[in-house]
Amino acid sequence: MGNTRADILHAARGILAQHSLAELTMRRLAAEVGVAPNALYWHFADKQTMLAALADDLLAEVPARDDLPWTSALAAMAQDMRAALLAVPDSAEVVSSAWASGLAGNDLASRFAGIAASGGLLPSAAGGVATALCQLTIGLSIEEQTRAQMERLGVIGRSGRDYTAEFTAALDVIVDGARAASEAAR
Amino acid sequence: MGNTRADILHAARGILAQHSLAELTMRRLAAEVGVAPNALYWHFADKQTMLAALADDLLAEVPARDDLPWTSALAAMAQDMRAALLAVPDSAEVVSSAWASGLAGNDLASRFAGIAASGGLLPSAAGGVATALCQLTIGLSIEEQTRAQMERLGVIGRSGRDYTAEFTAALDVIVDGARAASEAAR
DNA sequence: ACCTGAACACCGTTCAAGT
DNA sequence: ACCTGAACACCGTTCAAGT
Repeated sequence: MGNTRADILHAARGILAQHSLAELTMRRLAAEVGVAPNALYWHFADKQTMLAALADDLLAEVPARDDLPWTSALAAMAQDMRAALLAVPDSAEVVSSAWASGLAGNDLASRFAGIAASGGLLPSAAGGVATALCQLTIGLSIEEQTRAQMERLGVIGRSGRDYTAEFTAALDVIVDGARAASEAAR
Repeated sequence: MGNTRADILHAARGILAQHSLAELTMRRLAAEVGVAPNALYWHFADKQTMLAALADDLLAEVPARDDLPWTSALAAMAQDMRAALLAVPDSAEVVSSAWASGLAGNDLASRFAGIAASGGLLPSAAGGVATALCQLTIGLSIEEQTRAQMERLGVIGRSGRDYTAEFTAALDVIVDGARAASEAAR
């Protein structure tokens, strides 16, 4: 009784941390909070809306990088975003769905775009940088976390992929592209 | 009776085309094929495996671009991949899950990497280009198709986003980055 | 080789009602 | 404002059995 939205989101994060997205059902979440399943619908319109709020929550911690030169700031913020996702199992999948549904705000993309614009990029190019960085980060994190989940369940063996190396290589390409666009716009 | 794997995948594609991923249930798929739900489990181990086969199917049509200069070939193949995804509603989501599960082969990433390598990139940089292109293309397509699905259901209005422009801008950044990496390696 | 009948253990969500 | 009881209309999957 007397639960708040934040309590529910905290419990949801806990289920991801200790189990998986597959186990994050409304019924289980309700049990964790100590409430009947339908009680959740007083706080959230539906599951999708709850997941969107969780997605906003998960990415709220990505810090600003205003101290760094703009290309370094782009790279650092992408690394921070990835770290925030990897800290909570299956969170990348949650964020992807939330962004796709349009129910979560995408603060992060505009922050990337702002940094790129500060490097002298035209708005469309700055937007392109932001899009490429966001999609790379969530997409690769989804692959990594899904794989980790399957390994955790013992349904499959180690992948042999080095996700960090793959991420860094792709990140470098995008940052190089941003630098090239900056020089072209000058 | 006497259904083949291909018949089932064809029916699955039809459900995506005429309805959505949400309606692509094993029960509905079975009904479409004219069979009891559990009959599908003779052909596929589980739903995930079936979706992985569907994902391979959906991307099998992306043509080669060996005739073009390498940077143009990268861009053209990314555009072709996007076109293949956009041709079937919700297919990007299917491909994303399938790649994440590791049950689908990812031919496309190696083809991108091969083209990049032909431009003189080191293996790690070529892999980075492939990763960035694949994640951009599926990630943005997921957003576009999910949005389209919600509009189709009338649950939400037009987005005002120009996904093609966003895609092109991000694609340009990545290709510029690939070119820069090529010059650096020379 | 390919399918059915029947069942198990779940889902998200709604509605009326309670305090 | 916040929650419960009971129900509805579904899911994916398994098992034994049929032809």
